[in-house]
Amino acid sequence: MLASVIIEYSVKSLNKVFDYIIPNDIKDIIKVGHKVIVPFASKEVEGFVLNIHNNKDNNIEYRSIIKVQDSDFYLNSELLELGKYMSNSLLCNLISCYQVMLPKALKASIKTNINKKYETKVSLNKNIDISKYIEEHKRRVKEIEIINLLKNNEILKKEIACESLNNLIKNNIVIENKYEINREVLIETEKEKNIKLTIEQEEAVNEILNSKDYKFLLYGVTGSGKTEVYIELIRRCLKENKTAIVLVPEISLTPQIVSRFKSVFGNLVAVFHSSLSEGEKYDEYRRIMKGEVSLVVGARSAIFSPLKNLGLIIVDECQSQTYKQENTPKYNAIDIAYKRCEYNNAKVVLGSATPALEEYARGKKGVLHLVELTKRISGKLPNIELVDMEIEAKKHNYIISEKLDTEIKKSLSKNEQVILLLNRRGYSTFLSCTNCGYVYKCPNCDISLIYHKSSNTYSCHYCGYRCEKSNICPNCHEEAIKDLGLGTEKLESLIEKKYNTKVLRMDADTTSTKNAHQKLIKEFSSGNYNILVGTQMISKGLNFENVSLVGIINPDASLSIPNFRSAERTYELLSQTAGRVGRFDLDGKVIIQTYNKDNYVYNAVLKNDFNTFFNYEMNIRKKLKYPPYYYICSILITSSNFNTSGSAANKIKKFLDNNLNQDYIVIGPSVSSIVKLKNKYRFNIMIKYKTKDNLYKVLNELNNITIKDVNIDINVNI
DNA sequence: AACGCTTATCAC
DNA sequence: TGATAAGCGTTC
Repeated sequence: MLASVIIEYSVKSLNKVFDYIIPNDIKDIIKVGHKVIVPFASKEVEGFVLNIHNNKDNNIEYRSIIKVQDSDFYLNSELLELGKYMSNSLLCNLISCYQVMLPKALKASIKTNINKKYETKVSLNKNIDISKYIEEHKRRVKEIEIINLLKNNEILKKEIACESLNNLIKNNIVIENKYEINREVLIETEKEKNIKLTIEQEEAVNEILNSKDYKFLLYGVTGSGKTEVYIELIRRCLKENKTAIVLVPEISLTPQIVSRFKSVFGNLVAVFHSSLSEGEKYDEYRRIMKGEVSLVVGARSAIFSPLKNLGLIIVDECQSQTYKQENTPKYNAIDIAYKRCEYNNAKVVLGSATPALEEYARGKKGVLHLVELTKRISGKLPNIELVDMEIEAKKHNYIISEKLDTEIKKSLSKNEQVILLLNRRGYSTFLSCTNCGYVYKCPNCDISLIYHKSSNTYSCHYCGYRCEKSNICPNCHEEAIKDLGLGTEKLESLIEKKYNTKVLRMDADTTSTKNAHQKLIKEFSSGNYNILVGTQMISKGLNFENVSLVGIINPDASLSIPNFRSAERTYELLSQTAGRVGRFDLDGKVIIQTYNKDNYVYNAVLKNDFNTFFNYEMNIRKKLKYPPYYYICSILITSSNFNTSGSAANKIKKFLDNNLNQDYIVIGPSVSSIVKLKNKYRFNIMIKYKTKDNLYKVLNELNNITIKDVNIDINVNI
């Protein structure tokens, strides 16, 4: 018998199976999906068994499988199939698809060493006549004490560890028993109040359950109570003995929603937290494999949870970019959700207050079954105002407008809380010499360095480069470097001075340590601080009862990012942030400061009018042939030499033009918006397409082309 | 990816 | 001429 094995290395030339002889001693154990160790060239490597067969090729000298790593663990047939689907649709190596499904401890890699955790208990050896021993050693009081203690008990070894115990073990009177245990994962839960669904929520639940469709878009304004709908759907799903997955954008950003699931479903929930240790993830995964778990809550990769009898997948905040993985395999968890639901005959519910344009368009078209929640539980919508910063600038108010200033003071005087959004971390946004105009750039990237006051360094947000602060210009050697532009650090200190109050800052810099996120949220909700300054991470999921004002400092920056989705992302950011206010009894106010007060994005946010925004933006997308009217594939060409990269890009463009017909629109090559990143020069080619039949054939051919010193990275359906 | 094997390159 | 670097092909 032979086993076809795909091995751990993710390289083009090894994107195939190698056959191995199954030795007799594991013939009865081994099955498809197992992780095995095999000899490969002069090394031992790990891989997964994809097939067991009898087709011997006499030209090949087969070697034998060394061992099955863990007979309890295997990729089930659904995941095996899913991996093949991913590999085909994402144009990537098969092994990388299997690896991405698994916690580190279970990935195929001979190097990983994350083990099961055990505890040792001790008990009396029942096969030995103990009375004889007691008779012979009457004077060993301590030992007899232990024997008595163990008479009807098994006890944790560490609780009674001592020399006497060791002696008993040595004499085979007491035996040790090892038990596999789970590392305990603690999640704070609040007592769940008995929730009663509103009529609207009840109707949404019924519509989803009673429909024959399987893909749903639950479109509910912020604060309309989507979570209650999720919980009810899950409850009903579990009642039928099925299991469910809930995807959230990032666990650390949504601790509240996670704790609610945990408090309702208790031990049936496994949570995949980014701050779990690899050992803890391993244990949670094994709990799922053993069938101890009915509900998995987690970020993107939780979509691969090996739940049996899957009945429901919920994707919360489905517009979130975090559902698309940025590195290979560049899968979209929503696509995987669809696939898994087809396989399991289950339902997918995408939930959002601000769905991605494509998703909403599919909802309207009926590709997704659209279910709406239109009423806010509190019955209130935030009162949103635009402030024209051009006028303010004339009054020399560059950061805080008069209007925002009065409102902040008003809120503070009533002892209510304020949230200020500035989507830029650090102190300054760029560093420039006031003498010669030189701008500090990262040595590895074509990006301005950013001053961080807390660490007193200049740092690059793209490659992580850091250097010490220096006021001397490297160009003209004058002491004239000035930090310009506004980041959260600078805003924090400005606000602190201006209002003479404590300010809490929440951005990637203050939340890098374990659980820092939750600590900050706690700090703010306990009322120790009046003002919270933060980046987009404060825009989602936070529920603070006492917040009456949200100020959005510089949304224009987000709007001017060179990406066809920047308008929609800005709309989302603003309306989500605005939704932080007025969730409870307080009336809320939202102030948006802009230099583009006539922009359609702001005006739609102002009126809370997603539909107007949607129609306007769809029109633009149609004219410019962007999604959802066309799919987009982007090809990134990188090399450490600018010209090599550019000429490779031209070659690829020619290849595409020669092989794709006129239905495919090939744009570029053009220099990427960040020309140089991590010392690589970047060019882009974009393909707009409606059908993928011929495209995939051509892209697969492109995938087999190698150009020296050049990396070609294909990203389908971005 | 990692290894062994062959071939190119360079100072002497 | 040898010693090292670079290129190439193989892995069940």
